[in-house]
Amino acid sequence: MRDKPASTDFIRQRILEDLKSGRFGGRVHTRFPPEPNGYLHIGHAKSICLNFGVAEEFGGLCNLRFDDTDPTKESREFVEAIKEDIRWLGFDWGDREYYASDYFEQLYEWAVQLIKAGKAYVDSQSLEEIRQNRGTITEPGKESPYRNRSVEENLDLFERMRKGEFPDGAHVLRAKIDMASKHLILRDPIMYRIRHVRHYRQGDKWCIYPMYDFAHGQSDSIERITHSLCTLEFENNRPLYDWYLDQLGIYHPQQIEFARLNLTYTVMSKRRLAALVEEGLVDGWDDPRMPTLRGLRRRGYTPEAIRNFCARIGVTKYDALTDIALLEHCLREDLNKRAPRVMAVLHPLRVVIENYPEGQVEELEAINNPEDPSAGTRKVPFSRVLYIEREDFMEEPPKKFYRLAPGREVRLRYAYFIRCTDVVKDARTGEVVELRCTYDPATRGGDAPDGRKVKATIHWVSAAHALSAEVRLYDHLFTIRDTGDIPEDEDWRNYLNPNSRQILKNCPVEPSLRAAKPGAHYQFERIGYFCVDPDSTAETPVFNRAVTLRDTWAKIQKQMQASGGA
RNA sequence: UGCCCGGUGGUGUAACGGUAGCACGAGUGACUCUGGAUCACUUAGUCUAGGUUCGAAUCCUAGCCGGGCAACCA
Repeated sequence: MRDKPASTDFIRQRILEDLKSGRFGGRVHTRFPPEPNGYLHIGHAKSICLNFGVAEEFGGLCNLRFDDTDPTKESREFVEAIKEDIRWLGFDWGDREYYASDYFEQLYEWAVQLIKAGKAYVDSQSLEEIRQNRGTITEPGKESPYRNRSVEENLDLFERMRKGEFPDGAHVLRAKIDMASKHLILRDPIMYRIRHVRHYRQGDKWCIYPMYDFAHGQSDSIERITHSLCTLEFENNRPLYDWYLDQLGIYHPQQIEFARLNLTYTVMSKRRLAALVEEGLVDGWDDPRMPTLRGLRRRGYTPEAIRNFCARIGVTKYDALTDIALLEHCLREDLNKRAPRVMAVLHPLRVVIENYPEGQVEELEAINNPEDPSAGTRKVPFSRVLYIEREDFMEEPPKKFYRLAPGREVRLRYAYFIRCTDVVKDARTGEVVELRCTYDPATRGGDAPDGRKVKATIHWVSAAHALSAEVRLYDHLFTIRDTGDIPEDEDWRNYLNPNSRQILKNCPVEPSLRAAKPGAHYQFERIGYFCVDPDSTAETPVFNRAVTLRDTWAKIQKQMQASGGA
């Protein structure tokens, strides 16, 4: 057992009760049932962790089943991508990989059974008529004029639908329930529609396809699922699933609904995610700004961080909006323990150590990960000309800034104390282009024998030895905290964050990064956690910023601004 | 307007008729060769009104607020 949930949620409590009462003979069998029409996102991860987690905790099993009942949208590519993402997250469905489309024949027989029982009929109204006659939220619907066709006629029509004798939309098979029901879902729901479309797995075998509602519950029944866990929006449909199962007289799983995941500053709907990709608003499904599993993976998220996040958010029926800061916290927590530290400069400022011998190079020892002694050490080259972070120097420092400033001494991490002696500016623009400094040879390694202290330690990269990298900085995809608050009549695209990605070129990074492999995680000291992007080449590594380090200085700056200070 | 579901600090979540707790965030301090990490402390909550009860976040009723449902999508 791993990723133990923080506490026992209402679903696990109910499973515990069923176990106690022996309701399912002591079995626990769940399933994760995606439709292969898109890529998985962090919201799916919640469901995956729940379904696989519950099975594992109770010594049960979890199936992977593709609910592929709409051939117009589904494809094999999505199936493969989904499997890859689930495996990456760390879950295994063994040989229990199922497809609703493999149940089509059984589903057809069940439909025939309902027709014979007078519980289903072929309706020949147009799409528009069906819609009209469904009634409204307050008024009952009208019964179809075809509702009382004989069993024989229905059987004949349905068989001919299957044979392909009718064009799309000519007929549908409907359950005969109650056109006046207060549950709209029970107003003679459609069971089958005609679609002369090739199915990615079944080929041209079928031209009628069952609706999700007529397939889902029975699929769970076939697989003898005990607890069908799904999201809240299917709560309305449960009476219908129950109706089918009961009319058919087959094994009846227990459906339990939970709230789907909503995250601040992003969107989770398949429709919007697809639009982002199709309209080129992002680079693709794996764009590091996307909440998709492949986007998060490329961004630098680890399966462990995501699973831990899913364990922490819990499972409830409350339609919550989870702060993305919690996700970020989970990543930092994971990477802090594991990511090797390196020095990289995002906005370089040239520093010349005037009293350091020209041409001399020293290899200084640096700790790879202070949180993990077994990570060992490495050598970092030091020489006369270095780059430091522009932000680490201020010509007129405010009181709480204690990095480099004219006349001030700081420590170069793992190297020497240096003092800024002069500031070189561009004659025209006045921009600081170079710092002249002196170093104290006695402080080699970073400690002063005389016990002298410095207030700050800054990172650096030797100019002559630096590797030039591309660094991609990411921020929230949207500017609005709750994208669900965007009014219907307004274009949600207006809330995209124009600064969600910033690309930095020619960033000096330490030479050890030459060996960096795509997917590897690093902490750029004092900056954040980064992940090597697949776009990297032998000459130019590319790094994605997964998440920043906590930045106390940034907070102080914000406070000073807010209080009108310097 | 009908039906279904839900409301606990800023956010997420516990407490199952008996001391409202945990985490994230925010704030303060300690420590520090990462203004990182770590540690300590602080902040702040039961939607409202009735009722049942010795006792209610929990049970009941009403109201208020939020979400879902009228695809031949899932």
